[in-house]
Amino acid sequence: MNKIEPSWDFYRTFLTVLQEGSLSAAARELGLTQPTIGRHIDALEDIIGFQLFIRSPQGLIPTEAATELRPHAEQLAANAAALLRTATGLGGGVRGTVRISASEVIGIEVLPPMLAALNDRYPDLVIELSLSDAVEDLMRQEADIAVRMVAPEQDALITRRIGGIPLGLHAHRRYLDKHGFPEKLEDLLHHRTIGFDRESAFVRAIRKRVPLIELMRPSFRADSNLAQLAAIRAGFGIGVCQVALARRDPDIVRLFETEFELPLETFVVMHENLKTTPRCRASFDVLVEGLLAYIGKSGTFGGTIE
Amino acid sequence: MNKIEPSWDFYRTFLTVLQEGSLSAAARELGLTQPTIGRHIDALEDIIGFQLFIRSPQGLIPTEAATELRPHAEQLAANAAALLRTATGLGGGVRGTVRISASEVIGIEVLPPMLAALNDRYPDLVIELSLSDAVEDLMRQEADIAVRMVAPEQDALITRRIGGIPLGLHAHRRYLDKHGFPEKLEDLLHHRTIGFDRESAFVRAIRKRVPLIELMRPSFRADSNLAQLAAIRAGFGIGVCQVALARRDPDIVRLFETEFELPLETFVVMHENLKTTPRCRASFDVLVEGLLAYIGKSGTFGGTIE
DNA sequence: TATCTGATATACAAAAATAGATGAACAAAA
DNA sequence: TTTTGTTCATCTATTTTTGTATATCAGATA
Repeated sequence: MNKIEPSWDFYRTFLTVLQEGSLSAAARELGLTQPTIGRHIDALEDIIGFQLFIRSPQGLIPTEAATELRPHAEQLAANAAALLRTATGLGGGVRGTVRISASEVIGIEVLPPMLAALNDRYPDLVIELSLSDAVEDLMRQEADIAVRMVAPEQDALITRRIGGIPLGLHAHRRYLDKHGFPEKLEDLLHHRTIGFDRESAFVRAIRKRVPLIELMRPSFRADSNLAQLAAIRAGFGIGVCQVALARRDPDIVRLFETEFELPLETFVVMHENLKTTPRCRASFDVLVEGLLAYIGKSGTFGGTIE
Repeated sequence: MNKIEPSWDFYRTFLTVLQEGSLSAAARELGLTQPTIGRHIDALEDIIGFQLFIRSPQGLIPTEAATELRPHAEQLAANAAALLRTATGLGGGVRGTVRISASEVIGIEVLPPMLAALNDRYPDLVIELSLSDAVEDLMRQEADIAVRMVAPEQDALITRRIGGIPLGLHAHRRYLDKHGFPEKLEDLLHHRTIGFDRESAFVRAIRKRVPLIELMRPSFRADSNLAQLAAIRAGFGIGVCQVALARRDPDIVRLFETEFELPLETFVVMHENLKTTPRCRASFDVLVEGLLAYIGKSGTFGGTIE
């Protein structure tokens, strides 16, 4: 009981310094001045009794102590942001800020029209989109709603299964004109293909389904599905992407339609506590509706681009 | 972007006002003055645009808005405390504060000698004991380690199964002398018994094992296992408690030893992130060791009281 | 080498937050 | 009814925090 609890604001400046790398940058970020930030860090170091940063003319280098405290500070920031989001939604009706997390491809290629419709229906709603695949987001309150490709296991989360988004092998017509049309799956070995950079759970799943992939040596590697999609569109080579997205461009050709189709399981997930929050509830419902239409035959948001 | 983010300290005073029920009490709690607390609340209300409390000469009554924000503020406080605990543990070796959550009976009757041994072994360790059955504690960082009677499901938690703590029917000799010794299980219906106040998962589990319980009309009802144990010790009647605890008092008699024995599954649980933290790791190990000894035949901490 | 741009540290003035004192309103007890 | 002990609100003096300006240092560039 000898040491007083630090101001919670110190945690915020501490985190900002970690993120920005210098007192000056953190000051700019927070709308304060460099001496103030410096004093905050000094005070925090005094209270916890450990040096948090090594000062240098190039900036501040975090010590081991700072690294250990960092996750806590991040958590704190996420919670403060979540509180503020809840505050914006007060007062009844669908209003305020809702933060949605989705993978890059979903967030950029699939969600926008749904989000536009969501905002049309609820003009007081502000939508934040966070492109990330981390499932932990929801537990850490870094997002209100997530579109995920794996079923979450925590039972504090309510999950709506959408179904499988079909993935297929595709190439741009320009590429095929130049390099020829693969007749058999084996021909892929002699084509320029687009694949993943690092091994991931998803990649292993594909491998199990299609052993041939194992043998392929992609000429273009990227972990970003979005980058892979862009490569297909640019006529770089043959790659895997969502059938519905490929169909939007008449010059993209689907290959081996019968031999290769992979369903990408999709879920909309929300923390149970937010179930009754209007802004989250409404967004959740619109996302489910929109995604169902997207994978279904008919669909308000489906298929071709206007 | 028009509204500035509130000072995180405002959240702390907000929560304290919620907890204490008045500006003055919150001021005393935080070591500030009542006008300051009032200004914090005013400022917070201005920023979020909603009234948080209805002021009255009896104190502050939280509005619906305040109630909605409360869980977030509590979460924030838990995280700030967790950060501070981590800070106390910095610097290598087993030191700092570890917060352990356990049920009342375990925390009061079983753990103390283990915690004493823990502190003997690591004198720089400060131990906080939180008596609670809420499993969520660990996810919310309200505790570092928990002793639980149900296996947690989240896979972010590392769980060590201890085994079943045997429960049995017991009564004090004083009671039996006065009211007679029940010969058959059915005789229990004509005895003063000690039971639960409300239905709970644990109660339902017992019911399933011993249907007779269904018929019993306890003369003493309490949800607190500790109160039930105290009632047994006081000779109030016949109740269920841990065999090992009953054995400590030679005047407490076990009834229907062969007919009634219920194992109470026990687990020591910790968040995965804390696995490598010395203060948590060491405490976890000592708890596991101690509880294993407690339920086992041999045991450093087991059986009788000195 | 001189200079420019980034960084942190320090001294002092300005601004803001806080404490302290007082008043009014209400409830409970004498 | 009066007294006592709460509460919150308001005003002012004081303390604390912050901002400004400046010095200093390290590295990149001409």
